Amino acid sequence: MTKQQRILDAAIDIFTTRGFADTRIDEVAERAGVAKGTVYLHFDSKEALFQAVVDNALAPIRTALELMDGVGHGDPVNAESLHRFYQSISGFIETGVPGAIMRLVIAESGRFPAIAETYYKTIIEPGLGHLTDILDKGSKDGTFNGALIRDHPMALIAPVLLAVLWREMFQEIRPLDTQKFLQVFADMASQGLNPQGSRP
Amino acid sequence: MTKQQRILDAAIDIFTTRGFADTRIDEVAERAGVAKGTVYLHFDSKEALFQAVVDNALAPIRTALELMDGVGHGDPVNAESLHRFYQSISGFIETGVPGAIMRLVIAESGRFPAIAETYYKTIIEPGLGHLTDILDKGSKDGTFNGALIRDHPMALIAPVLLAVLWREMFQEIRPLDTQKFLQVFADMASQGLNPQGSRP
DNA sequence: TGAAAATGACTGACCAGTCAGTCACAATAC
DNA sequence: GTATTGTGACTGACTGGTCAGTCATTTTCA
Repeated sequence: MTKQQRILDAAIDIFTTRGFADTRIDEVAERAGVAKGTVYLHFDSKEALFQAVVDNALAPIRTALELMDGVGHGDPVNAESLHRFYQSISGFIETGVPGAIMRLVIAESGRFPAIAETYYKTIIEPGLGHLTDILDKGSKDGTFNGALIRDHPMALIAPVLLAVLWREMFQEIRPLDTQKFLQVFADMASQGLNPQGSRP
Repeated sequence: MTKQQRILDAAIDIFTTRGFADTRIDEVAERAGVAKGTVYLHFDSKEALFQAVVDNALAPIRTALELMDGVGHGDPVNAESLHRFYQSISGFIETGVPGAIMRLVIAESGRFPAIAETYYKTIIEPGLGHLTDILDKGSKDGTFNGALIRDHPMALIAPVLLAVLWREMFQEIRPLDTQKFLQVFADMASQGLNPQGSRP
């Protein structure tokens, strides 16, 4: 593993637990097993390191999303797709990986507007695209009543956001079974979007 | 207005924009129009000031929730209640008040676990209670198929969380009409919970 | 041997928290 | 009514410690 990667790995841990302002470059260097000066050979400044850390941390999430594009490719798209979407996400949430980085992005998005944008383009937009696909294809074969929600696919991302942040903040106070929660939500949503159930 | 309140008002602005670590007591004092030493006459430390600021900032949100308890009291509880719940929340979200404090709480909940707990007890728990009421009463008169979601009322909080954070982070990148979004969600949810629409 | 990489002591800016001193006003004395 | 004394809220210069970023020196390696 390159020194640069070791520095990034050390930095993500400390940035996510302490936040930007409270992270000391000395500590990053120590954890990475290099001297402080070495950090500055690879990154121009603390801010540059932070940007690199966020970009680096978003990579596995992007990969996970890309893999999901493959899931059910060519299969019929319907309520089952929605269930599968949440299913594959819930395992990932439980690793804790997306929670830490999401909290960091939320925390620092005021100081670094650029990372909010990166996060949107990397995670939110592809996620919305995936959901819109499910909704559109589901609508075509009459499974979904997509019109209601066509312009608000983020309604289906909302429970993911909640599950991630709940785990991060309230898990000790009131535990939430991520997988069960998302499945209950998927039930509610797919039934709510089902034209069978529409009212006058 | 007392000096203590002036200090709190100054501090909430600066804490929410800069976060805990980057907030300087000098700046809080200057904005409050007092000397730095005066801040320490009213608060033992920067941390104590921060705790007080969060408690103080949660007050109007708690008030808004308590007012909502009145809304529809005695009325039939059903899909309309859900719509009214989101309706009264969306106006509040658009003030920007809950967004700033929510971001601060998320950002600092790692360093100050106590504020995550305060937030849960003050905002989340009452909100869940309100929703559980709506669901329970709605179930009794057969309006809702509450069984599915009875143990996961946070499914109905999820869109609120998303709307608040979206406004805080992505409003410039992709605007979201909070009220419309919540109404669409309410449609989906109430229909999804309606026994009329249940499938085999 | 010489260039590139790595080091860590050092510097200067920054800031939480302190505390000796001020002063507007209240209480008391005459 | 006026002078004297007392009070404590308020001030802001100061201290001690911290930390991002630098750079002269050392180490590595081809």
